Amino acid sequence: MNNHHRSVKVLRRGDLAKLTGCNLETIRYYENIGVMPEPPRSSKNYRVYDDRHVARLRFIMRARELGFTLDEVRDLLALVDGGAQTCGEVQGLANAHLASVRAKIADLKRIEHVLSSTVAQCSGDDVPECPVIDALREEA
Amino acid sequence: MNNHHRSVKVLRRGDLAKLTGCNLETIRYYENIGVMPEPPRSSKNYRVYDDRHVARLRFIMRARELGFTLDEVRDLLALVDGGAQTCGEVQGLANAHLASVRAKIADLKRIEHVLSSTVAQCSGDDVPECPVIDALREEA
DNA sequence: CTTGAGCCTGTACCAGCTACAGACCCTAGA
DNA sequence: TCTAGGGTCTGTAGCTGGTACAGGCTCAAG
Repeated sequence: MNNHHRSVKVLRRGDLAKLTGCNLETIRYYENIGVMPEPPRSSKNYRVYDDRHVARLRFIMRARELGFTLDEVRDLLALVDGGAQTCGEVQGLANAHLASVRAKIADLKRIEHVLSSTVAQCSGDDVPECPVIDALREEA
Repeated sequence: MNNHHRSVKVLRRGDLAKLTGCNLETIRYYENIGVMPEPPRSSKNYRVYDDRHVARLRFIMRARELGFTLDEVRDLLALVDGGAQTCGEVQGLANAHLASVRAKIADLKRIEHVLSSTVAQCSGDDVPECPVIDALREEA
């Protein structure tokens, strides 16, 4: 109860980082590239954040966890900020992203298949002959 | 049959690029970072390649297609160049890489699951309420 | 003899951060 | 009151795996 002469505790960059788990420098980076808004500054030029910044950063971090690129995040935020976003528009972006996620999975599965079946042929012994090396050397 | 007064046609950087499908600039990049050896130079300072360079570059490209990082490629090449590589050593590297591929697949599948089940709840309509946006806003 | 293609070099750029140097600023302890 | 330590500010460099371009040289064909 000692903050009645300290006004409401303001959030500085480090506080925002701790609250969200975001790296301190990343916050500034997001501001530079325009996905986080420029916050107001204190008299000593410190960035001052509030609840909406916390929510915004969490939104961004969740989108990143879902593999959205920062460009896609910008698009999502533009829709949300526009206020008039529609479910259809968002669904469009999400579906496009989903397609690219599925493409990556397919690529990796192909790689996984080749690698695992090749490694399975390895003797694992102390000999120079190795199916993995052979596969990499193979004449196409 | 007009090359008997031209000696054997030498491979220059562009030829190597065409033969392998590798980007011209990437060849120089691989040389800079030490995965391709510095080739001999012609009198006019042009790089001169031979069959072993072609094989080397193909090896690198196949390893990259299998998702090996350039660091891992360097390790593979060091083993091969050492001449005394053993199947066991190569298998070790390949298994480590396989594990990271599988980890990536698991990550992407988790993402795919979250995304697809969320998108499936979308009405797709011209309304502002959207399950995707809700998921991104969600208080953890 | 000119024009175009190829090669040479160094350097800048992309995503998506991360980290560091060199200034400030502020608070707590001696 | 001084000082040590933390925090913050700015700009900039580094990472991976390339890609691309400018400005200069060389070479062959027309």
